[in-house]
Amino acid sequence: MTTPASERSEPTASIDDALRRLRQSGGRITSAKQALIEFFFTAEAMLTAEQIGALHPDVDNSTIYRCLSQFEELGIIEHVHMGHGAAVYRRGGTPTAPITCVVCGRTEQTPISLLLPLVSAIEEETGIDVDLVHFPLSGRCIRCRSDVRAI
Amino acid sequence: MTTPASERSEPTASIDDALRRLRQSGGRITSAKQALIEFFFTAEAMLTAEQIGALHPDVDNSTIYRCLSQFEELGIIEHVHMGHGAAVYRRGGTPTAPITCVVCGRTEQTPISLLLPLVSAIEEETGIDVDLVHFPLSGRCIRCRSDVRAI
DNA sequence: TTCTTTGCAAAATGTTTGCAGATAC
DNA sequence: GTATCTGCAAACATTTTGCAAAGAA
Repeated sequence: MTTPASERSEPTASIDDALRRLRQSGGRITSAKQALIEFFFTAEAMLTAEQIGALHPDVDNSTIYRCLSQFEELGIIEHVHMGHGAAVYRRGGTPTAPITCVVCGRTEQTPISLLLPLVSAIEEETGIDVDLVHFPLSGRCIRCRSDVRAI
Repeated sequence: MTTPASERSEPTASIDDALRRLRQSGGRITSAKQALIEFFFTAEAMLTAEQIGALHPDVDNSTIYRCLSQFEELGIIEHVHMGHGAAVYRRGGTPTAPITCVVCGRTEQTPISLLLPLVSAIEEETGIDVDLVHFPLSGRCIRCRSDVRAI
């Protein structure tokens, strides 16, 4: 369901491109899918399936999940496990890795290019090509580090 | 519930040490807690709450969860979110960070000291002191990278 | 005796699935 | 016409919670 940065699938360049990919795989273009794809091409933030569902009240949540997983198989979108709680979704192939503060929840989108040296170093030391998108880094931001309160 | 590597609580050195910490916090020593603490001082692998519960059939799962969270507040244990699925638990203050292959599930325990330069680099770039224990790195190991099959 | 802990059952959360009818092509 | 898709309801997995009885100090 996810692939290391080094071999992510090509991002879909446009709504039509995504719909084309969907059609080519044997999928049908329904109004739900159309709406969801449009959503991903205009969304500013990464949202959970439930949040996306709330924006599309005429579409059942099970349909939301089924569409999302279909889109994901086609590389149109990808999901990110941010800390505890539900996964969030965004367009596939986005060249940034989220880094989150577990205390305040603030998320930095860090260019993957910036993190590649770290990824290489980890790979050399452990043999594992880490995927910083699917399971992103998290910790405490400067602001929250001075806070004493527990997480 | 978790703290960056730079300020993790002192690990408990022995079963008695852990029980002492428990008592000092106002907790009572019950047979369930005794058994669980003993478990953590002899366990070789990190297990989920459910797996730990299966090893203690006389203890209800809700009690398992309550004990685990009490132990965690005292720094006796810590939990790790390994990929999808349930969290796994281990003794607190362990000086290694797990790195997991999402394909085969194999986990390397990497010395935190080895990862500190990376943590520093990320902190310099993002201002976030990443916690590689609570939300560990994951990716694909060499063996699985040659595999074509999807995750 | 007092406060903590336990078991049980139920709820909460996030996600998946079976099925019968609706829809795209 | 046929395969895909949908809504609904129900299951599922993990974790949390309310409550009354049991146990530790």
